[in-house]
Amino acid sequence: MVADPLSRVFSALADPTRRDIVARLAVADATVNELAAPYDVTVQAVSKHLKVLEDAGLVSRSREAQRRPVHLEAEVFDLMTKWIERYRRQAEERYRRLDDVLRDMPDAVLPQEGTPS
Amino acid sequence: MVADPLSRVFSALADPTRRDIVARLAVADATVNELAAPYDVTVQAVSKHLKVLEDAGLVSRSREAQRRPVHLEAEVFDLMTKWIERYRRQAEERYRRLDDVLRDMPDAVLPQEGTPS
DNA sequence: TCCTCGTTCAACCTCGCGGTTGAAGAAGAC
DNA sequence: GTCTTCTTCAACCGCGAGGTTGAACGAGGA
Repeated sequence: MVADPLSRVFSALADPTRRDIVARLAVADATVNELAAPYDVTVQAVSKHLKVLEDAGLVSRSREAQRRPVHLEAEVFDLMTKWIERYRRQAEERYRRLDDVLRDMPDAVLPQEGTPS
Repeated sequence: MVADPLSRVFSALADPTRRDIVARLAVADATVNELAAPYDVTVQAVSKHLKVLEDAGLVSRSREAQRRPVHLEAEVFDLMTKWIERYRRQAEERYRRLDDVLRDMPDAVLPQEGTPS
């Protein structure tokens, strides 16, 4: 994947299995085998999912004997929340201004009660 | 797409062009032609992007003569932020508890200053 | 040393995504 | 009515994502 960081994070979390992995890693670190156990896919498939999460910066893998404990890196969430909040605020600001406009010219725009249509 | 709502929203925002469309719609509603103008892809491709955003619940399209003004629906953002905040809090809670553990047994775990390695 | 366990690499397959072109609908404008 | 504009539908293409199997690698344990 040669996409921008934001696309990588959104794309990584667009898969339900990967979101579930993130949810479980929020509770405790785990190895690939442990993570793969609940799903009916091969360990290799889960390893690929973890690579996607790692490329997105959502998890990190250390080394501990043969095991590679997977650890959740929650800081990257900020990237998304910042993006989301920015445009949500902007959209809400629009509504607020629209309300102002409607309040300033109620006769022209707002349907008046009792006005025959 | 027959995916769950959360996957649809994350997936919809995983594309930079679609994120840009959302950013522009946060400023003002726009028609398909207006939205397509800045990009060097066909109008049909942009129409497909809008369908993805619509299926995710991020935009709605009304009818106004031949035009179909596109409107941003910011409420769906909540789906994502709720999911993100939940696991971010959980992860931060883990760090907090880990700090407590380390504070309770500093000799066993924490590297002591001046301790020969 | 050899064996076993946990993990990843390599090759392959299928399917859906983002793009194209071309045609069809929908709703004014003439 | 016909024409024009805006938009979407249909068919197609290339490519990458998610899955598989099989083999290789890395690091203890016997």
